[in-house]
Amino acid sequence: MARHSLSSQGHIPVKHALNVTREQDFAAWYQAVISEADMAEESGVRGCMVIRPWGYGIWERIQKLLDERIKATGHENCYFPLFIPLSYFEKEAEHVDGFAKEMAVVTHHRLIQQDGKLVPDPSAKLEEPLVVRPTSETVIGAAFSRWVQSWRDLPVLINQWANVVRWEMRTRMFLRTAEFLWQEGHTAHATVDEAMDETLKMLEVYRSFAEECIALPVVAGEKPENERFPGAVATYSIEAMMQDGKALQAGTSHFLGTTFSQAQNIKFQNAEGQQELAQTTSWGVSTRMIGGLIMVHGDDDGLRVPPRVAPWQIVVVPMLRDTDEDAAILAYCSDLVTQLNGLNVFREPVRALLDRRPAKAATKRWGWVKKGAPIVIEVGGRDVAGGNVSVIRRDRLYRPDGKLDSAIVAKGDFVAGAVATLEDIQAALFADAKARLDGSIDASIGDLDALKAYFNASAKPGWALVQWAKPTGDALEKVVQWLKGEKLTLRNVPSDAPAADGVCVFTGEKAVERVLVGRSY
RNA sequence: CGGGGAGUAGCGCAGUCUGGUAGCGCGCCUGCUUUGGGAGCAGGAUGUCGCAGGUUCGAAUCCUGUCUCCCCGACCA
Repeated sequence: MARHSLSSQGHIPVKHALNVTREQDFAAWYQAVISEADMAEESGVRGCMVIRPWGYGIWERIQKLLDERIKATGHENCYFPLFIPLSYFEKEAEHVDGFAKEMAVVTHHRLIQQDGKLVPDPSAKLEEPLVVRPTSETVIGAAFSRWVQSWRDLPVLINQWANVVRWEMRTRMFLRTAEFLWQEGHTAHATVDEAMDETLKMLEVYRSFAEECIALPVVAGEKPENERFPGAVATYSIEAMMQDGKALQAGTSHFLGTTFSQAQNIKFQNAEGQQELAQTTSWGVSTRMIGGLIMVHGDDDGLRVPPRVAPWQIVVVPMLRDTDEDAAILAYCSDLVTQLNGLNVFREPVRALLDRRPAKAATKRWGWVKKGAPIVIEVGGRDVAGGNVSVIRRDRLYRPDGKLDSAIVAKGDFVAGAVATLEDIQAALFADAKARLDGSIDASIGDLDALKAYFNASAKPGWALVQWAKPTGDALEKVVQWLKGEKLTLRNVPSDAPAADGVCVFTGEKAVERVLVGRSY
């Protein structure tokens, strides 16, 4: 199998590390990145993946940075059980409707041997089946009902990092897996205003986290009625645009009103002595974010990880030759890594690694390129002699002539500039993605024919921001069905969109707001 | 869950129609020669042919069931 693919950059052929390009087959490219970057692999269990160290390392970075922000906004972490009694779901009809078809259920607690096979023991059937949590509103709501008695107990602001299971019909690594990792925040408040403030505050935490840490530009806004979380009064999302123009919902924040406090009896006595239902919220970000990172920042040489979430920001590859010179090269590299790890970037210590593995330098270099380490340093005998290092920036891999751009820099100069370089890479990845997003939203479409034409004009059409009358119920269903025929969905109503000043693209009525339309994952 | 495709060495595949004791490329291991950009030569190791039954003297191959993956659809906080 060819190790390199050829594609053209201008008319100069460039060798690439992956054997499929984004242009050739985006879906195959996505899987190639995951596999070649050692991020994750199939597990043998339907829809479930093994997350390998490089993929999990990125998740740990996401956890750390997001967790800081969740705590900085007054939330505390806790942990609830994986299993939820079936009866908890029966209390909220809309919620169970939304999840019933995709729940994993535990019915027995013992196995027995039967004809040489292990089977569930019929005598060990559970009195009440347990559902493997698809989300924890119900079990956390039950706890809230115990914790909340008085208005003085509010607000309750908690979060948990957990795994959840949804038996999806069709799964894709990181984007939609049967089991996935996430954080789910759950809060209870005395008033609607407070709960709405919370919902929007966390939406903003997600927006700033995605943009600042993952360099993932997003559009924050409210989801239309048909896209709401089961049981929610209002659902908000951040939507990211992948390189194929499709939308990915990268985080959601829900105002749940009293749906769950009614079902779970979360009541408090207010200052006037009357019983009141609490107003609750929930919000989550999952490992899907990593899928978004891949599809926004990846290129034909693999992943490009923004420095803030890169497990290793700078990887030093010594060029060893099994000679006496090796010891000096390793000592030189070791000193370099020590110096780098003493620096701070983004208010954290720099994460630099000396790759001592007994493999060829070229193999290691391409391995790190495919993993997307932001900076790869190579050090050979000549560098040591001259006091230099060879620097590869992952965001600028090739020179205009198509050759790998490996710059020879004095070691001291590299160390002195390392922090600025990492900051620059972070900013460059964001700027690229932001320009692509902003340049791929057409806000000028005024009728259905034009909308249809826009999405049929190109293989990667991006999104359309259209004016609409915000229909509800059957009228909305009609719109949704028409969009479905075009393989389109309503994404959200961007919070920062200009006010409507025209007519609804779907109904011709006076428009009340602007909504994003696009294909989605 | 419906339609289509596929599971054979770590990876990618041939062999299956026509049953006869498993092969190719890459990778891997060893040695030698190389060495500033994914090296060359030589030698070598690695398989209950997805799993479970069945037919047969004999099954990767035929039959039945089942699991998993990929594509399209339906579904999808």
